[in-house]
This record gives sequence, C-alpha cells and structure tokens, in this order.
Amino acid sequence: MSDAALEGFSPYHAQCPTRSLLDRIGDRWTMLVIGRLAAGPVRFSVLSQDIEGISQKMLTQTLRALERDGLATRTVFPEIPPHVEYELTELGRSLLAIVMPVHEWALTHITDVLDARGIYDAR
Amino acid sequence: MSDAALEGFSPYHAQCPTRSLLDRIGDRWTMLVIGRLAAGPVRFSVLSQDIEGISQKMLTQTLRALERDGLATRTVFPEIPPHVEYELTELGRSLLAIVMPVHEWALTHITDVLDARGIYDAR
DNA sequence: CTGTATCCTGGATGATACTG
DNA sequence: CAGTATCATCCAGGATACAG
Repeated sequence: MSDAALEGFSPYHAQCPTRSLLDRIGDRWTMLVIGRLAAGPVRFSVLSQDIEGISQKMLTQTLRALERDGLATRTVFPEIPPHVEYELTELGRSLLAIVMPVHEWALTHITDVLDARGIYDAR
Repeated sequence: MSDAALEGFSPYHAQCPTRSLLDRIGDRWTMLVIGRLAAGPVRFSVLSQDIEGISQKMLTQTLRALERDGLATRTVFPEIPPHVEYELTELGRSLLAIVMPVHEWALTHITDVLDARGIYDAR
C-alpha cells in the first residue's frame, strides 16, 4: 500500500468520518439489513422473517437509522392492513458496494484467521 | 451491483465469516490500532500515546486479538526496561487494504449522510 | 515499560406487552 | 401489519491499583 493511500487515515477521534461509519455499520444488524435490502424493496415483515434473530425493536431502530442517514427509503402504502416497504437509496447501494470486498476478504481469509487462532491457542 | 457479487452475502448468522469479521473490526479500537500499525513496527507505549483515549487494558486486549488472529506480530526485546514491538502481518496488511475503500467512502459521503440527517431531523 | 487483576457503569440489545 | 413502550439483561469498555 502506498503512503498516499494512507494519507488521512487517522481515525483516532470520535468525529472521524471513518470512525463514525464503522460505528454505524459495525453494529449487530445494520449490514445484515442492508444486505437483505440489496435485492430490491422489501416489506417490514419479510425483513423480520429473513433476518434471523432480529427483534422487532432492533429492526425498526436499524431501519430508522438507515432512513435518517439517507441509506434507505421508507414507503408507506395507505392500505389496511398497513404495508411498508424499504429500499436502498443510491447512497445505500454505494455503501454496500464498498463493503462487498470486506465480505469477500472474510470469505477468502477466514481459514487463515482460524488457523492462526488454533496455533495461538495451542501455545 | 451484479447478482453474482451478492452471491453468498447472507451473513444472517453468527458463524458467518463476514459477521464475525465485522464484529472484530467494528469494535471501537481494532481499526485504529491497525491504522497506526500501517506505517511499520510500533512500541506499546507509542501506540498508547498516539491512539487517543485508549486505555491500557483495551490496547492490550486489542493487540492480543490481532496477534491471535494472525493480523499482527508481537516481538519482545529482552531488555530492561521491557521493549515490545507490534507489526502488521501480510494478512493484516491485506485487511487494511480492503478497509481503505471504506475509509474513502466515509470521507467522500459523510456530507451526504449529514445532509440526510439534517433533513430527517427537521421533519 | 508492559502489562494483569479487579471492580464498576452505561449503553446496546432482548423480551414482552400493547396499539392504530 | 407495522410498529411503540417498558422493563430486564449483559457485557464492552473505563478506572484504578498493582506487578514483573
């Protein structure tokens, strides 16, 4: 990696954009929700079913945060019973795109990490 | 984004490599430590000073985790007083490389996010 | 200098009940 | 169906003291 690439990578403070982004996507649910939204608009109930283990509270909270940050839209269909769909914005899709390499790194190198752990723990 | 790129991106369970990686790098200190290690070997005390706000406990804990996962090495110089240096491994550098785009996304789009928040909060 | 050990607290998350 | 409200829980992380 070039020094230029590291230029400005000094996320030592809370105000650092990278720090705050990692705080946002590093929580337990955000990336899972974004990943599920990747395929297109999805209803609340579908998200609730597909994202195993998420509580209604955390799903709502996560979706509100995505909407607030401009990463997803919330569309209410005036029907009874209520019908709400969530969809990634352009910004949300761009975020997903740059996180995909992280996903791929994880898939590629998980064995390296697990091997390293095995060796470390054996000592 | 292509469907192929999304193939396998279903980190809905704790065992998912992406899930566990995000858990690791999503904590408050790991990426900050990796970023500081990027320039080369660094002593414990230097890390402690440069990474503002980190406690000794968390620095030790973070470094141990990096070492355990094969992302950094720990070298003890048999001197008095003690002298220990930490350095990224090849694996650690590869991780840093793929996180850099996330860093750049944050720098590029932080204003979009802040604008979106302003609009949302004004409602 | 480079750690460990201990205690403690806040906030993130879960569980449950309720509502338009 | 899509939430909100409330209470309970857990643990990451901080503070402090101590050690080799």
